[in-house]
Amino acid sequence: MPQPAAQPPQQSETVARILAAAEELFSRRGFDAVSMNDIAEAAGVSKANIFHHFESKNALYLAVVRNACSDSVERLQQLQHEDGAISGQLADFAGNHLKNMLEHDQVSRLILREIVGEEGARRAQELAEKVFGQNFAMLVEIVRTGQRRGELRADLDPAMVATLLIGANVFFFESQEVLRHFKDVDFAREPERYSRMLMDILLAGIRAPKP
Amino acid sequence: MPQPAAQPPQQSETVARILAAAEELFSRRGFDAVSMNDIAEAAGVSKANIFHHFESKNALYLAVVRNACSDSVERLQQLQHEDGAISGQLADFAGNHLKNMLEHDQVSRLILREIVGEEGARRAQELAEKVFGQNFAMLVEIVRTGQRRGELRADLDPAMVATLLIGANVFFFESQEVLRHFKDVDFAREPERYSRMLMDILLAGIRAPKP
DNA sequence: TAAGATACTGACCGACCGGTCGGTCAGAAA
DNA sequence: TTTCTGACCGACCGGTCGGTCAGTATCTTA
Repeated sequence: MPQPAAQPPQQSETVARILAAAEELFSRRGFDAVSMNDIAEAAGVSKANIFHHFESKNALYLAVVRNACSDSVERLQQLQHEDGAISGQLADFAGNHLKNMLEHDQVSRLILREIVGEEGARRAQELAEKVFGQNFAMLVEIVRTGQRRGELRADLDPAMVATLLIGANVFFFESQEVLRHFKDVDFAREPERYSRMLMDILLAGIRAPKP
Repeated sequence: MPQPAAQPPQQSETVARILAAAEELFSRRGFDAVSMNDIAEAAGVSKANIFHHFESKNALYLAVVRNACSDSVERLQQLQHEDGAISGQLADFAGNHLKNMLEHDQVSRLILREIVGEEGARRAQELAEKVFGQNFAMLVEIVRTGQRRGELRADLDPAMVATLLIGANVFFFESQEVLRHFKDVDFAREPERYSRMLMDILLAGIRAPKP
């Protein structure tokens, strides 16, 4: 029986159901607002059974985040290619980063919650920071390459450019619903347009001036 | 007895102490993670006394947010002036917006939590959205003026520019601690420098090209 | 088929939650 | 002095929380 050979060993169907239910609930309502009873009911198992498979509520949460993280980076890494103008690569990265967030919004919310979230809640921060950090480092590298090639302004801090780009995406993702209420904003439901406008401004700001 | 005549009527010292304690705890740990007992202890009153002054935990939270909101917009409105180049006005706004957030980080976190926060938690959203929206509208107006004056590119959506600027600030504010861990980032503790670099890129991206 | 591991359950625990209750007490009004 | 009021308190309510446990069903293996 040939398996994709991904996850650590394997997952019983029950465990998978628990993880799925927990992921859904945690990312929609947060850690505190979800009880083990909720998860048990949603997964169709007894609460005690969850404690049979996971040491504690914290451990379950950690497993959920770990599960979610594993996919996240891969998706973006696949999209990397060395050829083509840097501006195109940046636009690709930005567009896909935002698209990924929106498509997997539950997972994104979950990871974001860890990174941005409460002060006292250091549950899976390290884990989430790693994912986040990998994306960030990848982006910084693209910018550096662009600077070496003379396509981008050399006087900029590449980490600043990366922060700006990722920040713009994250902010859009997390305040989508609020932006919708603002009369001046008409792009809140059009992420592709947002991405295009973002890159329009950003590229104009970081492109090396013509000699 | 001449009073500053600000706040609704006035506040007994006890109520003020409760509000202060609640604000501190709510903004540091969030709504769910704070119990009325915590607040009572921090304020040095009995829990029952809190319920004497506030109808419910929700009502207390609402009062805290209302209290926090009232100052927030004023601070930025005072900084507006009609004269001077738009680029300077934008830089001022951005710099002060970030500085305000950082200086009043508890209040900021509280309001941000309402705007960005959990899905099920619509406690004081309207209230917070109003504050947020006012800042946003103010900024859009500045950008529009710049476009009319020909200082800024006319082909840009002013709301997009505002989103980018506020988003950059919000993202910096909320991920400060994470950014600190990234080896490529050396500006996480220097908001002024961040603001300068931000405006450097942004202005280059939105300034009207010379004729 | 017997034995033993593993998956799973319902009943249950102490802690703590938001909120209420009966009552005390200082001071203003009469 | 008496009456009334509102701030304030300790004790307590029903309910939910994360977590435990004794026991049953199911599967594996010899």
